[in-house]
Amino acid sequence: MQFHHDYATCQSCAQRFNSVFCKAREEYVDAINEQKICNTYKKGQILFNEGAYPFGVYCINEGKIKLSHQGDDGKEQIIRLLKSGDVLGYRALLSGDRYGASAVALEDTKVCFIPKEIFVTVLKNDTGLAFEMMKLLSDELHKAEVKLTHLAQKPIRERLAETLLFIKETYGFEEDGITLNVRLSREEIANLVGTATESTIRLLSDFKKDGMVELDGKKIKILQHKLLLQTANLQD
Amino acid sequence: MQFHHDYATCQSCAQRFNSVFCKAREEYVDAINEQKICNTYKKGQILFNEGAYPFGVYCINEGKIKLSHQGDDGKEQIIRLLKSGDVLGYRALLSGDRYGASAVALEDTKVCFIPKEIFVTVLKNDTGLAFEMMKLLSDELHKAEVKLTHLAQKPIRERLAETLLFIKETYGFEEDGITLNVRLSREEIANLVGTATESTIRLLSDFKKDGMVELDGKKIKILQHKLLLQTANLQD
DNA sequence: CCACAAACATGATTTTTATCATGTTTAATC
DNA sequence: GATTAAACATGATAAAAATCATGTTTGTGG
Repeated sequence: MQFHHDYATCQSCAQRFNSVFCKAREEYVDAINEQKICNTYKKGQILFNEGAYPFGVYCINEGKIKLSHQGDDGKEQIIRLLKSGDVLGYRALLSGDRYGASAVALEDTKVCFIPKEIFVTVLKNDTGLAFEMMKLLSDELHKAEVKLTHLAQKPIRERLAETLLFIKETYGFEEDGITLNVRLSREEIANLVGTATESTIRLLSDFKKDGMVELDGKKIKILQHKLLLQTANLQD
Repeated sequence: MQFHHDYATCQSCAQRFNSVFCKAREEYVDAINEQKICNTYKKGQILFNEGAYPFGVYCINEGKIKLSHQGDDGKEQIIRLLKSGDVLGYRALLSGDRYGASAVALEDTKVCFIPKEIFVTVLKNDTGLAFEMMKLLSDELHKAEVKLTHLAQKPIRERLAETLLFIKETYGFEEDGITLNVRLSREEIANLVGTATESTIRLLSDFKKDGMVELDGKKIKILQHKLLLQTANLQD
């Protein structure tokens, strides 16, 4: 366990209006603030494990987290990438279920834990939050269904291009405006695309040859955004 | 458009306690009952189309419906199978989005349409319903994420076995206790599995040779449930 | 009952993708 | 800064799956 310390208050949190709690009533934000437990996770540390029971939800103050599902043969499938302002752990809580996926920090990450009881109480009393929650769930469901279709119908080349664009959408670029603002291993990218690591490495090399990306270790620079969109068979 | 007629009332509906409305308060069930519009759809008829705007949700009184997503090349991907008591159309409504999928009747189906306004009003005022809704969304999200992982990691043979078991879970058997209680074309099964129609046909033949299933036109009989579970690489 | 289209079936072939094998580079640790 | 494991890279091969081709069956409307 880590040393507990607060990132100021929920009321003044930089992510307050950037999260699902954006429309929560002041009094409830106060209530959550009093019960929250702040924590820091180092890169690679686990927030929770698939199969464990949820005791609350986690709100990311700063950092990046991957949510991954374990396939029957133990192979990782990354199902979501999370960033500052994102909340995680709500799916299992609302289903009354165990966690369906594990959460691992992709870099040093500041997180606030909101205990189940207060979260549910606020959800019961604040219609605005409940609707935001339903919207969040609906959006995630939609994304999952679209991904499902692409996984079933698109070749790997297109899926990789799409994944690179998805990473860009999620984490954006560094100051230079072209380097993806996250470091993922080739294996992690493969587990996001749903393919073998070697295939991902090979195709990234192809993309480089085609001048679409530049590779520098784990740094990936997007050189030809339009061409990548085209390769993914998507319209902007 | 079809002739409008009521299937008795929501209060006395056979599906009332079998749906997401199971915990809705009596007064709200009354309110929904007054606004609902009942309808019958013939096999193959479309309830709504991907890309259209939602004006309410649909509640199935009796029948079967497929929800399918159109891939970029026009190929159908079936993302959900729905039965009596199931509600559809809520995802887009809660996202504030257009429909992400089309709904088509798999057989003659009786459906009640609940206009957006009354649905949202009830959802705002009935915490029990709101929580049931969140649970439904969470459960669907979980299913989608598991399916995603299997689609990415399992070979087609396992996915087909899994799909047959899924169909059985959803629609059950006919009176004989072994025939799947729905008629799907090979193409539809393929679009559920996420594969080519020919591959599905071939593997169904294999399953027949292995004595796992019996095929009689669109009738599929499950002969060896255990073996099918094993083929799907699942534990019961 | 016949005509005809759609669905089903199966073999042959090609394409896609995973796996295996083997180096090379990179990065972490002492 | 040498050691060593992990990650990256790439070629060769095998396996999986899609596509193409061609019949056959089934079901439907006249």
